[in-house]
Amino acid sequence: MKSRISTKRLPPPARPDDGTLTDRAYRELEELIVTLQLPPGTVLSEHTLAERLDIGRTPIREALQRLARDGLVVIMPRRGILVSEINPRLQLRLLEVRRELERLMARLAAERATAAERQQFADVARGMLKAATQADDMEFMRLDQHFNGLIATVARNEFARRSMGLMNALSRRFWYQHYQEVADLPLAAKLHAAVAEAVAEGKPKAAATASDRLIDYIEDFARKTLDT
Amino acid sequence: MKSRISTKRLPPPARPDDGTLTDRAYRELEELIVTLQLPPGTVLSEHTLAERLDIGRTPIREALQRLARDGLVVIMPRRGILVSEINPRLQLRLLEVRRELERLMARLAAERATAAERQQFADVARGMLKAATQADDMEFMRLDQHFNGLIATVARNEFARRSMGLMNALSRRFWYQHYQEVADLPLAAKLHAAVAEAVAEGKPKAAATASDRLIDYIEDFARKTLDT
DNA sequence: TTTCTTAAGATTGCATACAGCGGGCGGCTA
DNA sequence: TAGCCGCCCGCTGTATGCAATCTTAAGAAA
Repeated sequence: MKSRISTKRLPPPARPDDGTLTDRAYRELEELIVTLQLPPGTVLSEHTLAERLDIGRTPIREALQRLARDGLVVIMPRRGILVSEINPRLQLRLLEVRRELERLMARLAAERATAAERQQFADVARGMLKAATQADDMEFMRLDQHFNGLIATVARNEFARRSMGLMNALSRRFWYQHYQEVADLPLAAKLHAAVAEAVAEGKPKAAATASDRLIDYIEDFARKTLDT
Repeated sequence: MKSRISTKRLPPPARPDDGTLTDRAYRELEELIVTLQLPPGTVLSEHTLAERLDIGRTPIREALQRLARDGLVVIMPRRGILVSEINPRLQLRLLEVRRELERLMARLAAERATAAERQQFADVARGMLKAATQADDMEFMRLDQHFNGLIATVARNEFARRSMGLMNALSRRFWYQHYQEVADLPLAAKLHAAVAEAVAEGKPKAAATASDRLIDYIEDFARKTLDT
């Protein structure tokens, strides 16, 4: 104790990032890929990315291995790194799994949420509907990500959370690419809100069926992109 | 072509391993942990493991990050690496997710299996029952692993496969630790065989309910270990 | 012109050096 | 003797060098 004036608490200031360089590289690359700033088909190299992000090859390499696990890139040994293609068929297979996991998580969340958490779900539901009436795409996507994190937390199952982690980035990228063409934002918001409300009210069965309706819609959405 | 005598094709010979050193390190460490040769609570260091497996730190490090994703080790930043504890509660939460994924995969496999694949399932079913009557633990575990790989392949869904990959090692380790005390091998074999048969006969609904019965048993198994 | 050979360039796989952080241990103080 | 302070050591996080391999393109041979 005594006089600890302006010492020791200096490191935090210059930190737009957080955690290790590997984490930072992972987050930045994921964002670049999901938002299509690095479009599917792009060929990368560890060296190039290291220069671009101004860090060494090691963190880049580790981040790329995680991205490969998430299906966002394909590592071609001694050839290079390829940003994976977006494939509606793949997306439909992904939804087969998401349907089961989301239903499970919705049910568990409805069973296990605390009062404070229920309130948060109620807030999300309201926010979603509001964003839809205002046609606010970005706010909707922000709330969607918040909702995903929330339900994964409240379901209190780290395995469901980790499994969803494998698919979230791919789902987001798909939505990001196609929502302008074929998405029905008000409907999407309504279906999301229905899940959130069922969780908020602690109704497991209702949450499960609402989740299925939501995935029905997303599957429809994916199928529509097959035609175009 | 022409005379390429004893050149160029020498590397393969000395290879009990396969693929990169990272893959080898991953497989060897996973085996050591799952078979409890590295018991829960063991503290490791990258340096120690590098010496033990006689490879550099880089592949070890990469393998450890994968093992951390699988939940087999916990990386404590700048402190060391801890072989994770075995926790029946955790196992029950894992089974919440496995139940959904296994049911899905059983259904999909029953729908999508080719004739040759159906035959393989029939073979597994027969092998399981035989192993049980002979009380052949090792053969049972071998067939179980084969069955898991088979169903993940035949379901033709890489996301289900990858999600299961996150849990398989933990499940195997749990079984490995406790099966001698509380397992009912004939029952386990019968329940496995029921799933395999339903897939072999192309009955999706039957496969799904058989899968649920199997997970019911495994959950029972996990719960029994809570008492001891 | 076509095809085979070979050489150069690029990229990852892997090893290793270095620095910072954190904990444990010994010594100092009361 | 008990408690606190500071040093030392081990560990990971990171950068970087080297080597093996794969692609590609140019040149030679048919």
